[in-house]
Amino acid sequence: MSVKSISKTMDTLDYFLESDSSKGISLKEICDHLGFKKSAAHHMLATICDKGYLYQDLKSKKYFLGSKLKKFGEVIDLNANSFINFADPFLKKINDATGEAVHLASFEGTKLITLSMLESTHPVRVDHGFLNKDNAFHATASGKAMLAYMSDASQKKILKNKLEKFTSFTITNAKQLSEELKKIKKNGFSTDDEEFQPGVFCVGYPIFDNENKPFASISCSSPKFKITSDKKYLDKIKNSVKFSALEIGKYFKKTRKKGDKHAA
Amino acid sequence: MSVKSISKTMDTLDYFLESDSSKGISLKEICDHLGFKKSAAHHMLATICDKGYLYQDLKSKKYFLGSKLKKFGEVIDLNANSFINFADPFLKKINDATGEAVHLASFEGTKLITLSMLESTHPVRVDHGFLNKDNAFHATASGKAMLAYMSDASQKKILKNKLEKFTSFTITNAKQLSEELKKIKKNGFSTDDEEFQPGVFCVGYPIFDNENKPFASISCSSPKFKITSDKKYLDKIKNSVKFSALEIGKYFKKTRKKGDKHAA
DNA sequence: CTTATAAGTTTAATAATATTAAACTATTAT
DNA sequence: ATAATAGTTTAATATTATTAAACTTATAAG
Repeated sequence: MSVKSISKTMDTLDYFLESDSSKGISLKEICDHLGFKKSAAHHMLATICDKGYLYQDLKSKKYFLGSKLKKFGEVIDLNANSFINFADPFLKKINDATGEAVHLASFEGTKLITLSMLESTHPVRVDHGFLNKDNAFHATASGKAMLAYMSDASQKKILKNKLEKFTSFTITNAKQLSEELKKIKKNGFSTDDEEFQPGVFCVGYPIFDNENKPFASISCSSPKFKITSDKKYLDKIKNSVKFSALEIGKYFKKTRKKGDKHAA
Repeated sequence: MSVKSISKTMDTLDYFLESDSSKGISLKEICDHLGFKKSAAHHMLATICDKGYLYQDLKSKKYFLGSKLKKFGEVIDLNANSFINFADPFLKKINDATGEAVHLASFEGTKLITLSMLESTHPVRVDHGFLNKDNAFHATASGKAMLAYMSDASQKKILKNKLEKFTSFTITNAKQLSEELKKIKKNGFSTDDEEFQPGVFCVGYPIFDNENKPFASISCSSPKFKITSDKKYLDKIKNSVKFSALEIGKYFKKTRKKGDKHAA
């Protein structure tokens, strides 16, 4: 079961994140964009404001993000940020070498999330921005790289929903996916051959924690035609991504004690 | 009206902020601390996780703060943080001169909020930590300093609730408060003579924005007995706080264009 | 290895709540 | 001064969240 008023509340907060909320957002705008009745939305917003997550300007009546939300960022940084900061120069290395988009991914529960990314520097760019979603593991190089090395129990939980078909190349068959994951463990890296976005080919490498469990991955995305037309290009990407993945993994093992929780 | 499930959701998120959530928090702990039934809490948490604000570790089943929450901090920083960063050295100046606790306050809607604070360096310390609450304006030096210079309309909105009595000295009479605010405008600063916490005396100065509206304030809190026993001590504090308040105000006028929203 | 205990999950009935439309107020524009 | 628009409040009721109980899973004890 899902609690509707909570769901609507978080859609509202998400809207403050997506749009420019620096000048405030009106009740009407929230209703228009999210399809709420103004009366219900007003009750909802009053509750959110009461808790300090938003506030309403006394004069303009517009809503703003409350400073309380800033505290979450501080706590999360405390928990996990050093890893992202360390990883960034290694992502940059791949980006410099290839010019292609580079993503640092991890997972939270069953969701594949993007922790950090660098955009392509080429005129013909491919990009999938920041991800925070269920049901993308099977269709992305980042996701498959982690999935392949996970325990069966974890794999099962992540894959319990129907495998969504993003493109005609997305693997939606459980057996076929299982074969693919075996192949990944053999090769040490994963690929995404237009399985998530048409025309986009990705290479992914897992990053292991101090218990040798995969907890993050790096991927590099390039236009498919480049891979097809120049066989050496793929090798270049693979080497670059592999190197960085290994380096980040080394750092991780050095800095974390066994059993440390590494929330992303 | 207030929406109960939203309220409970935010109490839950608050709990992740207050307690050490770096090792995760179990469903049971959440229920025990907040008085929820496990079944209802489970439905709630499932919804929150679905939206990416929390996530549940696949193995331990414990809940963690989702990285999505970090993004709010980034957006809020973008909007307003430069002001806090600029103000901090001026708070430090007061703290160095007096050794007493110093607070930078502002308001969000009708809530008095603490943006930044420095603790007392004396063995006998007074402190009220971070505030984020309605109904504290009339009882604090920070609150009264801003309240005194606000428009009547804004004053009225903030004071529409019954004036809460925090100590025997708290002003809870509207007429009396109105007189007090007049006095503050005459003197240019506010005081809190054990009106919020017994034994604590505070001095507050307002900070004005580019439209000469009060939007923040600084206060310095010291044990009452020090003020009583040494008349010069109060002057020292007043001078120090006044200086910093004026300096921060100057910076604000320089850096903001007319009409800029200065969300705290 | 078996049993017991505790924590988490799911279900479906129903008690409680959020939603709604409509009336009202306040603000802004004409 | 009037109209129009946005925001707020209310109270009836349809919808939804809550509940207890059954169930599953994981962990601890015997």
